[in-house]
Amino acid sequence: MSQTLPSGRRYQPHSFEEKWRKTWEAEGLYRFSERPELPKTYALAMFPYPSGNLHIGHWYNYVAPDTRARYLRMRGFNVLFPMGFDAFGLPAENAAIKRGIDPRQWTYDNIATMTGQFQQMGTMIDWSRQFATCDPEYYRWNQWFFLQMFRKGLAYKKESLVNWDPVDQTVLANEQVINGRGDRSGALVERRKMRQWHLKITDYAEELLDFAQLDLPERVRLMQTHWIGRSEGAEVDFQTPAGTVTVFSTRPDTLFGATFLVLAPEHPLVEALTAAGQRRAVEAYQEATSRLSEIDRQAEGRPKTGVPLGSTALHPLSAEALPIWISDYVLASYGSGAVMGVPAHDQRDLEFARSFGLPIREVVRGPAGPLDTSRLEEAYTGSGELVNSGFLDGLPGGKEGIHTVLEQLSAAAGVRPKVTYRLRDWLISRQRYWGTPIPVVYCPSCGIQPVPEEQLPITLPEGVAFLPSGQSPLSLDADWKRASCPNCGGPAERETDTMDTFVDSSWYMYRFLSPHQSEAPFDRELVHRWLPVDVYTGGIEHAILHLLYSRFWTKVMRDLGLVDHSEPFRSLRNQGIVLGEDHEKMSKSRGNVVDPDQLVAEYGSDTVRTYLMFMAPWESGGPWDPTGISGPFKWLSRVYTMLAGESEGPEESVRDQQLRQAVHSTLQRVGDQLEQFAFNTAIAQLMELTNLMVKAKRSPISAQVWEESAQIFNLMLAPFAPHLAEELWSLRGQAGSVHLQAWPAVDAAAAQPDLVEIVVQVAGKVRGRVRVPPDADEALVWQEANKLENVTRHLGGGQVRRIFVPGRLINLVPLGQSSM
RNA sequence: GCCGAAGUGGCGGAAUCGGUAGACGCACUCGACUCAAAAUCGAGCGGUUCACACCAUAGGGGUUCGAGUCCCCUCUUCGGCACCA
Repeated sequence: MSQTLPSGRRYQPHSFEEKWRKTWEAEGLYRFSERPELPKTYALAMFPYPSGNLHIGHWYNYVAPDTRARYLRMRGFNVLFPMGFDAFGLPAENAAIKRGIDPRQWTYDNIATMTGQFQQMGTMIDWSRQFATCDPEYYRWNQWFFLQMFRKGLAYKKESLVNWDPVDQTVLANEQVINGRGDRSGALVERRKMRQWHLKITDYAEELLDFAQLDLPERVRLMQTHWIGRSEGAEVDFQTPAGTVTVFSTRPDTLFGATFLVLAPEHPLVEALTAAGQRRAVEAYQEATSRLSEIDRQAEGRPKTGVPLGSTALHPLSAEALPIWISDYVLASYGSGAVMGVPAHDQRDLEFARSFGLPIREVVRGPAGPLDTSRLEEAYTGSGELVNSGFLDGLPGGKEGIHTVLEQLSAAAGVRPKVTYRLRDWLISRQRYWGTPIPVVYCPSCGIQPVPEEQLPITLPEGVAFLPSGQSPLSLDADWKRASCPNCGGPAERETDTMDTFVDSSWYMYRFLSPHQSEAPFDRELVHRWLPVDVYTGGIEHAILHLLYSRFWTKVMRDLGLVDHSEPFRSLRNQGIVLGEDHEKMSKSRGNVVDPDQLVAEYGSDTVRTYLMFMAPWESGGPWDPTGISGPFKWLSRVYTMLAGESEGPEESVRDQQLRQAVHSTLQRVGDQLEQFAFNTAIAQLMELTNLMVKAKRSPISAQVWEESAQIFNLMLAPFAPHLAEELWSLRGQAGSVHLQAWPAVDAAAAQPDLVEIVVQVAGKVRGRVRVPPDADEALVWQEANKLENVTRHLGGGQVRRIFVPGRLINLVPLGQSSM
């Protein structure tokens, strides 16, 4: 490093960063206190899982919101910017299985390490509010919420086909299965029939589609909308020997085109509808289906398979007898688990019909004329006139005409409008140890009994056995399992499943207001004042999972009378991901991981902070460039010398007015850009101003203007490089902390340049520039433009059409010249 | 397959409303300082060209006085969904 500057004037972050962090801590600079006289803002960044070490992605996620929170604080807001740990989950348990470490110990050790690393970041997080979701004082409220939901029928146990992850040895929610694989383990999930606890998120499906109170990035909104998957259509009843089979269809207009019914292999009426001669085939098919993994079942271009049951259903309008089949393309968990087969107008039904030689009947006549049903390859799903449809003939068929047709149909028996959602109820049971015990006991005589609230929390037992078999340690702990029935007092057994960890994160934002509250999950008065979160930041990977669940949770809390709003957040911003040097996702196996501790040791915290915000737009992220970090380091070094050192070098020609103009327009822009999360361009603006100020310092600038510039620069630097800004503030002899100062006010008049450059175009091509006052009118610009030889030459005399954009350009288009 | 986003120098990226394409930074080149190097400071840096000028924002068309920005088609990359009736 440089030896040419005396050490007192060289930027040596290690000589002061630690010192300032200790001072801030000692003075409680970031201790949150409610200031009712100020406007409030709640800035929340998704809390991390305590995996062991803080990685560069954590820095990326937290440094930018911290910078923005610091800015808002200087702008006079009462800012809450808390942090905690999402501390339940499998890695702790896996460490226990592999290395015999207590999950509790492992987790709290990691939290201690990571909070230590967090300190280095120099954030304004108030650590006195920190909590972990594995604290019994926290998860007891998960149990409490569960009991409230149980009471309202929103938490219930049902048997259904669930996703079983054979590696993590637990069931998973639908949202945790990506392309048929467990989101954590990557293992192919299996279908298993199990009795499991669910939360009734489907009760809120319609309301969750309403985003009026929530400013989400468009793609997140779309993802949630698709996930909820609202479909309008109708339910149609078909009478069978075993009772009514109800089907759901989005195209009830094609009812007369139905030539068969298909049930899911798991449909409850299958057994009753199976003819004796078909029993073997049907059971074999059910057996084969149950063995298929999700991936196999969904494989692309898989030929349609199925088995007829040997019985028929009565078409409600035509009274025809339709054969009933089962096939795995019909899902038990959607709609009613049964469909009417309309092969002419549904591609799947067509493929099925052609596989088994079932009749195909056209009922929608498209513009292309009648369908050749004998060799139809593609079902016609467009609109047209209904044909072969009895009393519906002549009505408009297709999605658009559906309401007209439904009106006619609803008079008929067994047809009624129906809205169906793709969203399934949230399966929260997990066959694991390190989570919230579900507060329920099983009594041989009274059945399922909720644990009385006064017995909460049901804490996790210690010193249990962790077996690699994946069996839940809770089910192996006979002592823990033993309980008495709250109803009859007789012996009973505890539920040994624990809750999905997404329960923990569904309401943690409420807990930060009163993290140590022991009477209730949160202080309702404080929550009333501080929620919803104003700006929530986090990764796109939670677009559906966590965000949908926490929206649901808030609506439930509202209906329980706990809160008076319907959304936990007002707005959401997604940060991007820092990729490795090789443009790939960072991973230990790829060896492209960047270690923030090492970077801090080399460059100091402020440089790491600044580079992360400068390297790319925060919301897009990008590859790590190991040489790029020298840019921000050099910049901060220049800033240091500029504000703390003596000026040197030749005189330049920066004038007072020019400097003030640059300072105040930068001030305006940096503020605007921080509000828009444009951290990279905000820093670019500051770098640009630095370049000018370094020159100005060697110019005959008045001491007063220089002082004003230095002061404003120092304040603007504070949110980005908090340590350096504080050091400079102190070196410059200013009192107090720079972080307690107000953001400087823009002098709008000074920010206005005295002359602006106007581009002179001839026929759309730039031929010159003129410098005029910003408010110059067309006549003046035209007059100035005519003085430019290059312009007049290209104009060549004659009539000219002028297009004038004030402050920007003048385009001179010679008339009479054919531009064609 | 369906839905969505994005393609700008060697690299990361700038560019309010349709108005100077390439801000800021990295890398690179030259110069100053140095015995030398590093650091620092100064200058240059899309392509063709001596220059005038021309070409250039994935490719092709269009609208416009003017298009990275708007419209249509194509290609590529990334993300989501994936037999949801």
